[in-house]
Amino acid sequence: MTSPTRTGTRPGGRSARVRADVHRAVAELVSAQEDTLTLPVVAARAGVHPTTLYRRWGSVAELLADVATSRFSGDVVVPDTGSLRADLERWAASVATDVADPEVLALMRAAIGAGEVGACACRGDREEQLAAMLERERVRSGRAPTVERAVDVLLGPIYFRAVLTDRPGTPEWARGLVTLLLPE
Amino acid sequence: MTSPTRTGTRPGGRSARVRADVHRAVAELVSAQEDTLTLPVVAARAGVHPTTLYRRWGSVAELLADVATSRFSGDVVVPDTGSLRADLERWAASVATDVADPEVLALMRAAIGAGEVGACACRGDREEQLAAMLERERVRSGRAPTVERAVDVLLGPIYFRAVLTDRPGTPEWARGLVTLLLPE
DNA sequence: ACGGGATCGCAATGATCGTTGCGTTAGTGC
DNA sequence: GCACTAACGCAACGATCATTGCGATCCCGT
Repeated sequence: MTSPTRTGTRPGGRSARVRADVHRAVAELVSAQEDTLTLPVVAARAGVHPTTLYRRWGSVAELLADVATSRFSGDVVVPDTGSLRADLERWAASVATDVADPEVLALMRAAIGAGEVGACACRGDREEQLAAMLERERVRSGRAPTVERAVDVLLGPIYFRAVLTDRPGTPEWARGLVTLLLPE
Repeated sequence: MTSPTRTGTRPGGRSARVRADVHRAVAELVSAQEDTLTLPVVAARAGVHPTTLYRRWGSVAELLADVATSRFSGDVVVPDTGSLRADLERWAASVATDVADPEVLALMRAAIGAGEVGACACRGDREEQLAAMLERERVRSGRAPTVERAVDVLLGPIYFRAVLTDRPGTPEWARGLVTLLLPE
């Protein structure tokens, strides 16, 4: 009746544990290059009954989208050094390092293969993080690149190399991208 | 014993027709957002017996990689207007238009989900096309950006928006990327 | 034309998947 | 603590998948 409860949804306790186990199982199986990623397989790995997965997620695509969402919307601390360039360099290097991890990369590829929802989930909060840093600079100096430009120049190449290449970019390379956005 | 024949591989006639039918079936099913992409389903759509697919491709992942390879390594005419900027603008707009097509996009996402081989196949010959245009400019004026830079600035954002976003870039936007590579 | 061998169709089989009805467990608010 | 009910486990089922042996087809070089 009031607000928080509604019609008993139940996010804690065993449900949360099952959810965590399933997510971990997906991550493990996906990074192991298993070509047979099905709900029963995930269930067996997670020590959960397959029926649970069918009821909670319905399909592999939705499960992958959910896993990707909760993996990439982690609470990342946005750098705040006082200098936009330094912030962006640190942030870009951090993103490049993250997506270069084989396990993360495998999850991204799988989520992308699951459809548009899963694909978009791989960006996580990164555009908003970028927007936050740029907004701070705008308050500070009155001038800053648009978020759109920053996404194109930083996120574009980093994700491209990771996802569509067999050689993901290094953190140092990612730092160098900032020069394209902020001519010295 | 000479060279071209080796041990009777057989690329023409019915084999070629079956291959074409299967490729078309995959493209149709993938663009139809079918979440159940299995070899029997593809076989039924292509009017071919499932056994054939199991023997020739073995798995959905390998089939998708093959389809992506032959789809994205098409013979594209590289623009040659005499001006690097014009060449790149035309080429970037063309690439952006291609990857914005829902059918192409669906195939890319599926191929990416199939693993690294399929993911890399989605780039096709585009890096080499870029290299060709840049090399021409280098011969012409002695100076040109590196292929690496051009890939980062052009291919990166175009693919990023298409694959990891629900709003692929427009051709006009893609033309604008050239300014980042070639300051006016 | 013609023979060899690669490729395909067919059929049968075991394994796995996806779904559903029902009973049990265990969060959640009182 | 107690009742309510969401969430899970269990078992059975039909459907589909993946594999294999065998015979027919037809591409390809001679």
